[in-house]
Amino acid sequence: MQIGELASKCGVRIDTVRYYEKQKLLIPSGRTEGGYRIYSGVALRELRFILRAKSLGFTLKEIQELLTLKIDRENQPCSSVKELAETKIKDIEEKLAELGRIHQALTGITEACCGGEEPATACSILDALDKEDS
Amino acid sequence: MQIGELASKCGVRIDTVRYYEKQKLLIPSGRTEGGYRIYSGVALRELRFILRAKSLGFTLKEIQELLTLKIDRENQPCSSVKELAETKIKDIEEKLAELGRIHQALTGITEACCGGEEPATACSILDALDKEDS
DNA sequence: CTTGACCCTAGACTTAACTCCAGGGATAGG
DNA sequence: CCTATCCCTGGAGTTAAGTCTAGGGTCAAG
Ligand SMILES: [Zn+2]
Ligand SMILES: [Zn+2]
Ligand SMILES: [Zn+2]
Ligand SMILES: [Zn+2]
Repeated sequence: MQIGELASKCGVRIDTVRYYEKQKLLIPSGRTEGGYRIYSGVALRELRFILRAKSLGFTLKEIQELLTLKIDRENQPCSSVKELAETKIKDIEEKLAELGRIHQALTGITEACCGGEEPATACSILDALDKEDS
Repeated sequence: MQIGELASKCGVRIDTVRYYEKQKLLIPSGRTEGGYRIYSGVALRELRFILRAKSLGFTLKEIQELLTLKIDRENQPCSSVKELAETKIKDIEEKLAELGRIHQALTGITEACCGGEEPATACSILDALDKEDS
């Protein structure tokens, strides 16, 4: 399989595949005489692994660690894998908490705004952003 | 007030203040003979406005729009302000939903992992990322 | 007058994850 | 042989919001 087929099977661009290679995430099984990259079914599986991990919020750097563990599964403990996952979960929970805080604050000041066509001289949103305290 | 005082009063770096100026968010009231920027209390207030808007998730570009509305409050309708806020709220809600989805998926596959010291040959996390379907 | 703290500019660098480009080579079909 | 479609490399550009650097000027105190 050439790079174009691999990419289209996974719904990514060719450049992305080459980029993953540069990041040492996905090495082609070989090259043709002319220098074309060739990929096996293993590579296809690995690319899907990468994309699934990405969709769960892992960065490419973290995916590298996951792949390292996966390749050597027999000698790596579950605890290492779980640690990566739990760290990521904590990241996500922090982001959720922060976003929730922002959401609450913003809906609070927005609900108080009439949203009408009269001048915004007493707009609750502008007032909240411009207030003296904080 | 010079730039250093303004910056430290707001807890930002001098470079940040100059960056905001380059983005047309915060123009100094004037310059000394030697070329030093001078800021008034109005600028201080405006910088705080910018920082508050930022803490609510607005980008600098959006803050520019907010400032434009604020400067001309008398002639701008509440509806314009509220629209900006509501768009931002929708953004945040989308991010919350996406993060929630990820969180759920990730906690699901993570809970099933024993996290022990035995080899990860049957680790639920690696399996979930490597599964055939999806 | 010298020192130290402050300030100036233009422009390069940072992060993450691509994306695009120029300028070419490979390969298959007709 | 010609053409279309694929592929190659190295390097530059993208986004957001700064951050840093080099090389210099300003200002107040002592
Ligand atoms: Zn109103
Ligand atoms: Zn309003
Ligand atoms: Zn286990
Ligand atoms: Zn496990």
